[in-house]
Amino acid sequence: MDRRVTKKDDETSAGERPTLKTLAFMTGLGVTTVSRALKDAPEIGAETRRRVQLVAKQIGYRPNRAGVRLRTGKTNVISLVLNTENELMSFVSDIIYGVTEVIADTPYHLIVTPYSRSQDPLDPVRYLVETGSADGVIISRTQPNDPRARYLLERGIPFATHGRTDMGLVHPYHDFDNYAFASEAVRHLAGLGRRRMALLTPPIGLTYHGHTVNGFTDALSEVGASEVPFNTVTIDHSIEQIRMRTAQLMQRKDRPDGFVSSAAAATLAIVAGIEDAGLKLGRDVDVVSKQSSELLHLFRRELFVVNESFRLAGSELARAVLGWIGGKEPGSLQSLSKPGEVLSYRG
Amino acid sequence: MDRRVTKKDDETSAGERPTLKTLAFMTGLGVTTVSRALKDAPEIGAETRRRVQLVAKQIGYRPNRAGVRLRTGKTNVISLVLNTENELMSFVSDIIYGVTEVIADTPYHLIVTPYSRSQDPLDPVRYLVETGSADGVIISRTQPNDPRARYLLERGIPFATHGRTDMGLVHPYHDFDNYAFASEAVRHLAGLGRRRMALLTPPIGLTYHGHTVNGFTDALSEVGASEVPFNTVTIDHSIEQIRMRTAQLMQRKDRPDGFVSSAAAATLAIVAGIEDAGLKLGRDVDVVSKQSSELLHLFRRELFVVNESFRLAGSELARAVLGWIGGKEPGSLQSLSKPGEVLSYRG
DNA sequence: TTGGCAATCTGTAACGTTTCAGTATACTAG
DNA sequence: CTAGTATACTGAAACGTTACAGATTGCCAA
Repeated sequence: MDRRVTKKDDETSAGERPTLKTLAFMTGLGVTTVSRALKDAPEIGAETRRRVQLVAKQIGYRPNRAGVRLRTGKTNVISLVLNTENELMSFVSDIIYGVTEVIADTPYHLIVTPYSRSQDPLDPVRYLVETGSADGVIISRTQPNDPRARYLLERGIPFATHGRTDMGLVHPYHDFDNYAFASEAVRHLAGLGRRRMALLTPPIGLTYHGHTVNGFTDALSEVGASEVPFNTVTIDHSIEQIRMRTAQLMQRKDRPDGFVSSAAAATLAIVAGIEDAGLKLGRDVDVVSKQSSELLHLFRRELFVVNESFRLAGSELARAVLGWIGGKEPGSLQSLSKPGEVLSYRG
Repeated sequence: MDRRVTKKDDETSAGERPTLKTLAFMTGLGVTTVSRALKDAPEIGAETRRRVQLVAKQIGYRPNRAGVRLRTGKTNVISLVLNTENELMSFVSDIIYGVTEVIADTPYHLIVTPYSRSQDPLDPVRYLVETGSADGVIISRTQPNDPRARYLLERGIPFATHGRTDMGLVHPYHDFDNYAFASEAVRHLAGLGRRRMALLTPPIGLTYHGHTVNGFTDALSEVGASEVPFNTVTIDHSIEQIRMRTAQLMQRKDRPDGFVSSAAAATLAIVAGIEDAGLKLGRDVDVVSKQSSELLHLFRRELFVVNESFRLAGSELARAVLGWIGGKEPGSLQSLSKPGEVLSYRG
């Protein structure tokens, strides 16, 4: 007689990780019953349900992710898709914290899926979908006509974008109101008597580039100030390039007397460029900048800042994706964060 | 006759994701043979092997992670364990990029496992191990006697630490030579004629706190300079606290004329504090700081900086963990990164 | 010819879960 | 007293993979 020892007949008791079989053995029930009892299925007796759940809690049962995933296709994974070259440093760290904060008491794990400049941004998303690696996706650097959003929408994969699209398609997003930021900034500069303003824009092609530019130009005409073109460079460019371009710009006689900057690191470069040109911040020129960590006021107290919280963005994006996965209407999972006041630290 | 349609008898051909069964059907081989052929098992004929691999490539076969994981326990996941409150911003972003760079052409995914100040740092690690969620773990904020390292070592889970331990146990690590940094910094300040130096240390309890302090004090006695105690605050403290303490310190008559700072953000605060006290950087006091992004020179060109690359750390840590998983000796997977020169931007 | 063995290939079971199609029991309606 | 039905539970199959224990074939030595 063949008497190989299989797992079937032996200890359901050892120091191994408990499974449904363990629970079934301990409660004297079938595996099926245990499974259903744990998820509050209706056809399980109230007492049985409680008993199973109690035992499960006692022995610290945790469903095996691979088992669930294999059987159901549910991965319990959210993927954050990031560009490894162009994301802002603070963005990455804060958005991750924001996301993890929200998924902390869910079964979800966060995986980071990177792509580099050379790659098609669609690549990582395609990979995720083709390999079924995530239940939901968060993408950044959103474009008005975003192939990734379109692709995910076509496949029915829940996702949320940091930034809006403009394709007539509805999907969850979180965005900062950069139109409001730019126009507030311009109004603030105008209030200081500045009349000739330059804008350091977000990367061309991203949706919020347009928002920012529109807010800027609309407010310019509202306050009757004029624009000094500064479009050879964006916040994606290197510190050194921005610095150099700023210095060049400030050496011209028709130089701006006000700057609006879309990112903190870029603002350091702008200020350096201004000073390279022998001019003084607060006297010859004023700068309003967005920042995500409250550090710029230490750099030069003459700077004006508007705060944007990427941690909030991360939380909102996670909430949105989870909401969609959970069956909510995509259209109800959109949020826009309004900028606070323009803050000053002088004096 | 029972003629339910099961998956067994039908299409292995549809638009679904290909599995081993698909490949088996296409090649006319058994599932087992296909499985072995794909992993270059020895008992598969050379031609068969090539044929299977060709077909697999053609139809874009990718092993189902859940299947592999369920069967073998291998998750193909590396987890980065992060403190959501105290990590440096640049650290998080750069280390993630460093890690992803290395695992990009492996089957590994990176998951971020967070924990907060209130929690026991062991919690997330315990979770990972108990749920078998990762093949390897990367931990930061390493302590001389690190319970996490001990725990992982006991369970035989491959890991690497950012920073060394001091428990007489051998495990992979990557570290920056903070002893060298601090002592070089002191020597540099001494070279500028500074005689009374203060050190803004890393968080107390972390291994590199000790390295930094030792490098600092050893070099002090080497150059015959003296220490001005500045230990009410560390780089973990808030910007405002560091600034306030620095200002207080600089108002005393026995104030330091040189600072060594272990982090860039903290350096901003130190400089602010110095200036709050009405003193001038480069004249009354000099500061040498570590930084991980090259931004400090824009802040004040009088600053002296030493660069530490967290991206490199991430890559090295990933390489170390993968190496251990791959069977290399833990002791051979340790690396120490030497600081470059103290850089100056004045002039 | 026969036995042995190397070279290739294959079926089955198992990992832990959920779903499908039941089964057993007790209760209700007629 | 029977048939129908609601309640509570259960075994088997399947998800995709790998490991184990064969099975088949051909070749060579004796």
